[in-house]
Amino acid sequence: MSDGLAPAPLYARVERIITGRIADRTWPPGHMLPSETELAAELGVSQGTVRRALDALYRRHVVERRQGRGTFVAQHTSERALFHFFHLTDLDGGKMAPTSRVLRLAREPATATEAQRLGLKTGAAVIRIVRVRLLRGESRVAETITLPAARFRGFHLPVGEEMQDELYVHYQRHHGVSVARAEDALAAEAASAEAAHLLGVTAGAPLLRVERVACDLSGDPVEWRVSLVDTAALRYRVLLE
Amino acid sequence: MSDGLAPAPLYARVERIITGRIADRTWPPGHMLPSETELAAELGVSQGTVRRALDALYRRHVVERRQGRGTFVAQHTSERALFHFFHLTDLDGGKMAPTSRVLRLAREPATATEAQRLGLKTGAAVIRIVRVRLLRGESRVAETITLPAARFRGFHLPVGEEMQDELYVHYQRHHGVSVARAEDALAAEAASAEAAHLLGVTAGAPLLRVERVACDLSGDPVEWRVSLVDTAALRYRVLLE
DNA sequence: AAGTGGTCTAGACCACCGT
DNA sequence: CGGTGGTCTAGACCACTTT
Repeated sequence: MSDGLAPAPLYARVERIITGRIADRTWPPGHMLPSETELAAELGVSQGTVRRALDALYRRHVVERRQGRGTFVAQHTSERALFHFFHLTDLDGGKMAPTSRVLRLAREPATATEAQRLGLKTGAAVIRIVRVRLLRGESRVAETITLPAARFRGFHLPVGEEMQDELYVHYQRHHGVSVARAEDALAAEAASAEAAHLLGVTAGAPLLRVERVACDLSGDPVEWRVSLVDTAALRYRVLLE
Repeated sequence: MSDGLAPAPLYARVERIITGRIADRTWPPGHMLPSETELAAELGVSQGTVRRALDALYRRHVVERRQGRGTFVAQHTSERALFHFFHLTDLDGGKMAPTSRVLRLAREPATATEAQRLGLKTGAAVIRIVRVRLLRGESRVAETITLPAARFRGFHLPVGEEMQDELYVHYQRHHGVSVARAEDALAAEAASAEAAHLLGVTAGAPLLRVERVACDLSGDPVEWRVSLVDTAALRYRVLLE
């Protein structure tokens, strides 16, 4: 519980302790946490203080709580990934579940940009994935994804075939990597020849470019992706409040 | 405190009561609320329950709380508007305060689209504003804003001159309209001749199109805007968590 | 019936702000 | 100093889930 500087409130320290145990997989995804009473006794604080910390983690989607059952480390499900990390809808705001087709998957040295975004040294090994995502059966998104190879040993995906699009579930299940936070940076750009070919649009057509850095619970970057979206029939939606 | 259906938790009812008094301007922006103790006594609940409601309102930016001073109805400041409702940054994520120049301001009948977005009848009177927003002195955003005239009587802005860009502050100060929530829908599109002219790009250049509906505390739409952004040197940033 | 989270209360004590 | 919000505790009672 050493803190270096200012003495943080108790509930904040409790929150960090619990977060730490989740991040280091003492309590892996899906695991049931000790009850509020047990945690309070173990940490030497009142139940109310533990509750306050757990409520904060619940609001951040780090744990799930169900009355009568217990508190569980949040697991990525397709629904959760879709809801929190997929912001494309049809023109009326209707949700759609995408599928995807991997075109290329290789282990290669990182470019300067990739290394910078992922906090690696240039030339460090990365997994690079090129894929197309389909919405209502149509190719709408061309995507390049870069992963630090050190955290994704033995990474593989079926290449060439259409599959359910559950990459974050895959990261968690097969590599113990839970995406907790991401930042998207959006711009408009003209379609390159390749992008145009992949998406079935004319070269030079306006595309939405989405660059994302995704981080785990500890705040370390674990994924860098560039998505090119044909927004003829799609919208990227953002709620501000 | 009548509730029609299920008996909501006390703290939720307290939250709604307080929200109501803010929405109907019993407590206008900047006003100091009664202390937790007073509210608890008035509403016949414990201080802890009032606190829980106020904490929720604080997280939603509806009130501001300062230790030793009191709880105040949130006021739109340029900083808050910039932080919550302005998502454009430079390429490195650096924040910038925009200025703006109004090109046209008129009271006109609503188009079908405008009426639909604002929950009005087609042909209802709206204020329509066309303006350009400048970042670091360069025209980067061309914007059309539509307001329901009924809620913005006597609306005026200086036309033609460069000014501080504080529209939401203006709505609140001069028309008692507080924007509490907004939804943006983004797409890429090719620049029209007018947009190209306003932004100093070539016609057909890719622009980021941002459509926004902004709502007040009661959830009623109060503004509809379409922004066309030259993203050559800008990014629209979104934090997901 | 036993165990879990969810709500609500009452009260102590601290930190901060204004006068 | 008195008043405000911020933290922390202790305990009662309820609603839900599982055995």
